[in-house]
Amino acid sequence: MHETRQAILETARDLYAEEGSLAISMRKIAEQVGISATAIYRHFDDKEHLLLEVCSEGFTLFGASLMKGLRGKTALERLELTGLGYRDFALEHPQYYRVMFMSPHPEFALLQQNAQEAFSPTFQFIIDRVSECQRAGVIGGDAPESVAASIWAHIHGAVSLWLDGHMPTLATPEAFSEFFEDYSASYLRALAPRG
Amino acid sequence: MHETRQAILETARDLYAEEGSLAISMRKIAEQVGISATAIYRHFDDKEHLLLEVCSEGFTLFGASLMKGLRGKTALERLELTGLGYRDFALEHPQYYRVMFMSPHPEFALLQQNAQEAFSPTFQFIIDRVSECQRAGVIGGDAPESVAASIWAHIHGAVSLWLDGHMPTLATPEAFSEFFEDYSASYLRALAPRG
DNA sequence: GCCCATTGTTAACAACATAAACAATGGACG
DNA sequence: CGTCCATTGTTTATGTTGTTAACAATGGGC
Repeated sequence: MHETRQAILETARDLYAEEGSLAISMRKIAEQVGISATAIYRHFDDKEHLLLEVCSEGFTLFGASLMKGLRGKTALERLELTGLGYRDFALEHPQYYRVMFMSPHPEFALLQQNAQEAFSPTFQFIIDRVSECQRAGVIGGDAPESVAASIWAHIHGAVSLWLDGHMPTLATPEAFSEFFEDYSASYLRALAPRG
Repeated sequence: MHETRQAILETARDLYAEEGSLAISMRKIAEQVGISATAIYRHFDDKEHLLLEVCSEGFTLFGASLMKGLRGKTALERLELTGLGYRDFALEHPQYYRVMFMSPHPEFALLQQNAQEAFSPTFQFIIDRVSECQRAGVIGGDAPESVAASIWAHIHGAVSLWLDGHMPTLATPEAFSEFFEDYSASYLRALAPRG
């Protein structure tokens, strides 16, 4: 019953992953699924709502990647691992990362709004990691929301610049990963309580 | 002679500034200029090359904004002011900032490549500010390129997240600006030489 | 056995980038 | 002055896009 719906979603996801959002046209999806382009509209309101559902899977993967941080033994380790989980998600699913956090132009207003809402629980997760570190005394005492926002900006900045090819000296994922780890470590040191 | 060419560029820039890249269609530009859509192709290879020229103006403005940093009296002050210049450019010309550093998807391959090339001198400018601080002993001794990349990632992260509306608690430009200053100051402190 | 929602179809529309063929125009050079 | 030709427009056409409208099959509920 919902199997064509599922097929549409999977095809859209694959096309997205392979060639970016440009490749996603209703006609291409339909052709690959084996139905007419207009049939898609029996299952989704429009293209934006289709992409929206494609993204929701991305948020699931993203959440799971961050959760890997909980394997750490100390509060600081858990925060560090959460950051690495973030990086891993971006490197393993760059297309998802793009729609979720680098969606440009207001043409995707709905996607952007959805990204905000879907992110808020994961942002809370980061705040929790920060609070935990503060209680353990390994991070200074600014408002945890503020610290979490800085950390996020820090990570997102590195990841998105790299994904957009703005770090030509760090071409390979390995080179970038190493840079990312040094960079995060030094930032965490910076957040340590003063004195 | 080149006046229609200039008119096209200006109209494209205005449309871009007003409504984002979605609003830029060859037909709309042409209509506003008062020529037919295909006439634009007498002056520009295609849409991408047109946008490319629109962007080059953005890079000029960007460079000028960073240069304001040189007004600082100490090395550290110049680095700080350069960061604020970066922020100001992003806040004052969010559309330019988007095409230049948040251009997504490989559909704008040419733009992206151009952005890399156009940025390299300004990146050198940031490296110079860092080296200067290192010589003055106010920043630690890692490779200046590395430190500059971190700083850039740091700034770009905050700016791009805010522009994409991912910081709903800092809705107004003023609120964000304040956050940005605290955030940069604490990061600069973090880069201070250890011991 | 009829009714009607579901799911598909084809045809059509408006907007898009862009190519091709053709017209005016204005300066360079004989 | 007259011819040539590059420049800069035009209209027309092609193929793509998202999306709507009108219509057909099909299968379960009363």
